[in-house]
Order: sequence, then structure tokens, then C-alpha cells
Amino acid sequence: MTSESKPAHFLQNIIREDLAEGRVSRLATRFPPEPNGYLHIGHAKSICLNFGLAEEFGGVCNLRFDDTNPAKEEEEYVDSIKRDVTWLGFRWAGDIKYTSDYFDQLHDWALHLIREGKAYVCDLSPEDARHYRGTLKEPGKNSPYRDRSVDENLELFEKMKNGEFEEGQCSLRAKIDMAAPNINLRDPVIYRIKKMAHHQTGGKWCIYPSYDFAHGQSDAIEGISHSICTLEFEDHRPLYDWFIENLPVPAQPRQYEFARLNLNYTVVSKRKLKQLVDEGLVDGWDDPRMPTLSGQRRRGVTPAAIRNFCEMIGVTRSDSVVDVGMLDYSIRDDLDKNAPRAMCVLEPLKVTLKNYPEGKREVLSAPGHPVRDDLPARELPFTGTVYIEKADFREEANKKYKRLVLGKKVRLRNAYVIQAEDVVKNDAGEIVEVICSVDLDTLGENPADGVKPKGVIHWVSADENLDCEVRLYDRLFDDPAPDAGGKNFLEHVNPDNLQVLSGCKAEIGLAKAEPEKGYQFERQGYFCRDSHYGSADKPVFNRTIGLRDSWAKEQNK
RNA sequence: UGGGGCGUAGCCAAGCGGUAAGGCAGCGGGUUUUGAUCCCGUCAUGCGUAGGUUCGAAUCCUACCGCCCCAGCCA
Repeated sequence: MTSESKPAHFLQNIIREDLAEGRVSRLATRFPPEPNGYLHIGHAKSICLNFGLAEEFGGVCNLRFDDTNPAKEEEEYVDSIKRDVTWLGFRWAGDIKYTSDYFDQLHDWALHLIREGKAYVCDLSPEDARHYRGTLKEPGKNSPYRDRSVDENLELFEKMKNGEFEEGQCSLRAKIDMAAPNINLRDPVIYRIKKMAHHQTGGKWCIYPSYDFAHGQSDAIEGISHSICTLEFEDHRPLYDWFIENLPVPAQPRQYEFARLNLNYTVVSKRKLKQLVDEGLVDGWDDPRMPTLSGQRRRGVTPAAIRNFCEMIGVTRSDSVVDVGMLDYSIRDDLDKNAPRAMCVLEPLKVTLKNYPEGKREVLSAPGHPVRDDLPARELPFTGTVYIEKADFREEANKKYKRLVLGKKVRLRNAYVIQAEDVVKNDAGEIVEVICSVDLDTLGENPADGVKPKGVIHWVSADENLDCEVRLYDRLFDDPAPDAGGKNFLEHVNPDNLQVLSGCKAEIGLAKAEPEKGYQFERQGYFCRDSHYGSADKPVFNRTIGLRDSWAKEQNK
């Protein structure tokens, strides 16, 4: 099944048995977002689950926009959702579906319930309805309109449909049980008046079905066998089943619930994300720090990383908070295997190679990847002046420091071994240049004396390089649970979530880097060109994630 | 006793009566022209708590405890 012999989760077990025992002939699932916002990492779990199950069991998965509330939905969101699902690498079965495609059928079924004496038009205002509903511990009481005749209900519902009532003046309710311990069964509203245009049906309707009345029936219409949703809908299942049992639907879908994804150091609530955007704390919904799929994509996170992450966190019914470290691992894991290598000096320090022939220029070759020989080699111009990282030189240091030290040797990655001979400082006493000697016999060879330098540092020619800007992102929040309890998440925004570095020097090949395409800047991390900022000759690179850094860990001890 | 769920390591998660998988993180070591990757080792006498049944319990029973969800004409 899951080839790596990873144990099956409860939904896989249920489906396998349903298929084996013939209760279901073909698996059909659906991913049913309401087009009222952007998809985020939490949605990815549901997408991977629904589409993944369909792939695994040879079934199908529909993409259905659950668009029963025109007040909250917009076409813009359906477009971004389609883009994000596609980006993750999934294909929905047939055409895109909309719950609004079924408004006629749903309306017929509402009529059916009325004729059966199982639905009635209620004139209670929303506030009064709330009082009649009772509380968590006390039963509700029947609406005074509960016993209207079928004919009267038919007539009133027709008037609702024709726009003869104002919003909130009345609603259509299922007649179930006002004393039910499950509040969802206390005569739930199944149609309400909303005098507004719908992004799909335009001005055709002024009454719209509720989620509860639309969802299961839409599943039945589409032949969905397993309707998978999150835990908070658990209490709706009896209602879901009630409609399926009391309506002449063409299929008998079943609802199953799983625990939604929670990630520490992360906030995904639409309202909160919007606040970050509105208050200018981030650059927009696709800011690379956002947990939205569009933000993660712009940051350089790959679809495979997200899919593997969803695979590794599992699917259960227990609430949990996954450590973002797992997502980080998944991102590094995928990028390490697939990202071409490159060199980029973030904070340049000039190094002059005093014995490198005056005016000489050569082109060195470097592998595109340490083990992937299918990735093309790179050409690196080498000249007598190069830049290295400021942090890679010290006048003196203990033996733990494996970089360039005055009087000591280090290897320039993919090039020669050099030795620091002297430093040049400015009036402020800052090191502005290092004078080195270069051992011209060390290209691809160890030094003749047989002593291998312990350190290897990255570099770029000072004469031929790509000037660029680099944006180093860190986690958006510095608190593991920024919005837990009564906390104000805005007070836990990490002040160091972005560091912008300009004047960075990258190897020239990076000039043709494409947005979203990841590179490993060796010894630093994974980066991709930003899709919004930068120009052809001066690109902006986003750091997707840093390399694991045991040196930093060592220093913090 | 309002109803519905869930409790296995720092985190995620297998396990379904035969003596605690795996992954992430951590720790120790090896390889390495990336302080990366990779490789090896290590990490729960313990499964929310207390009783009980049993030759044997994370698994069964009882009682407690803790956490989550539900009172939109939102989804």
C-alpha cells in the first residue's frame, strides 16, 4: 500500500475494508474549500489526504467550492485555490465543482422535506431563535411556527424564494428535535435569505442553503463515498446522516473526521493573517513569511516538501501541535536532494591573492550537485581578487574555528588553497582587505606538503560576479503559541523575522535563476529568486531556509 | 452525568491480550573540498491516574483526572 511499509492510518483502514467488503465500489473523495480566503499549510494536510487517498486506492477526488454564502466569497479566491492545488501537484477529477451547481436540486429537496412535514418556515428573528434554541445544558423549545401546514410552508417558502421577505425575517428549518442534546439537531436552519449576488449564480437566488443542508447532499450528487472533514464537524454528522436518510439522494456518502494541522510558531486564522497584512507587518498574502501556500511557494518551499511533510505527520483524531522543525526538515530534505549548488557571499570581504599572475583570469568548473551528476556543472571565473564572507576570516582563533586565520590556510571551495599573510584596516580599525598567497598547485589536489586545510570557504571573483540583494527570513513569531489563550499574537511577532542584505555577491550563473527555483548557496542555506522584487541585473534572493548549523550550536554552548 | 471527541518520549505517531515500531528534535561517533548531506550508535521497565480481570494488560473492565469541539440565518 504505502510502499515504505509505513503503517496505515485509520482512514486508510476504513477505506480498505469498505472496498474489500464491497460497501464501496470506488473511492471518491473531495476537497471542499469555501472560496473565502487563501489556502495555507493547514489546508495542505486536507488536500494531501483527500487527493492522496484517491491516488492510493485508484479512486477520484473532486475539487468542489463550497460556495453557499455569497457574503464571504469571491472569484479571486477560487482562482488562487485552483492555482495552489495544482501547484501541490494534484489533479481533480473532471470539471471543477461548485455547490452552487446544485442549488436547483437542493431547492427541490427542501420542497421535498416541506411536503414530508419535515421542514417549516420559521418567522423567529435570529435573536429569538437563539433563545428558543436553549443552551448547552438546557433543551430548547419549539418555535411557535413549527406546526404550520405543508401548504402554508410551501407558500411561504415560495415567497422567500421570490424575495418577498427581508433578510432575517424568516428562514426554512428542518423539523427534528428541539430537545436534542446535540444542538445541531435543534431544528437547524437549512435556507436563509441573502439578497445579494453570487459569484457563480449571479442574481438568480436570494435564498441560499446552509452548509449543513448543502454539504452531504452535494457529496451524494457527486457520488462521494468518503466525505472527509475536520473534527469540529463531528457533531454535525448526525445531521449529515439525517438529511441523507430523509431525502431521495442518489448515494449514501459517509462523513469521517480527522484532526486538523496545528503548527507551533505559526498562526493560520484568516482574521489574524489579514491583520498582519493590513498592518503592514508583512508584504501581502504571499509574503514569504506567511503560512499561505502562495507565501511558501514564493519563499522557495517545494510541493514535494509539503507533501512529504503531510505524509510524515500522520492522520489521526487526536489534537496535536506539530513542531515547525518537522516542516523545516522536510524542506531541507527535498532541497538538499534537488537544488543545484551555487556560491554567494552575503557580507563580502576583499581578498587579494598577491602571487596570482597579474591580469590572469581562468574559468574553473564546479559540480552542480555533490551527488546528482545529472545537474550540470557550473563555470566559475577566478581572478586575483575575490570576495569571501566577513565571518570567514579572523586575525586569530582557536583550532575549533575552521576558516581563514592570519598565517593559516584554508581552501576556497572548488578552487585553490590560500594562506592569509596580512590584513589591511581602515581608520576605524575594521578589516577591509586580507592579503593572501595562493598555492597554484592545489586545484583539485591536496597541498604538496600533504597537509589538508581543515576549512573550506565559499568565495566569488571580485571582478566577475552578480550583485544582488538577499533577504534572510526567520520565523514570523518568537512564541511557540502566539495566539494561545488570551495572548495578543501581534505582541509575539519576531522582530528579527527579516534581514535584508544588499551588496551581496553571487556567482554569475545565478543571473539566470528563475523565481521559486531553489538553489543551495553552499554553507548558507537554500535560496530562490523573488518573484516580485529585483531586476534582471540585480536580483533579490529569498532564503527559503538555512542549512542545519552545528557550528552555531557549538558556539552557543 | 448537556452532547461529542481525545490522552503512548520534548514533538508527531505505530500498537487492537504475549511483554513499547518509525520519524523529527537531542546526545555521542565516523566519512566529507559545504561546520551541509550521508553513515553508525544512543534516547519510554514506560503508555493520563488509581483500582480490577488475566499466567500475562498500552491493549479488557471500573472509577477518577486533564485537554479539545458545539448554543451563526458562518463554513
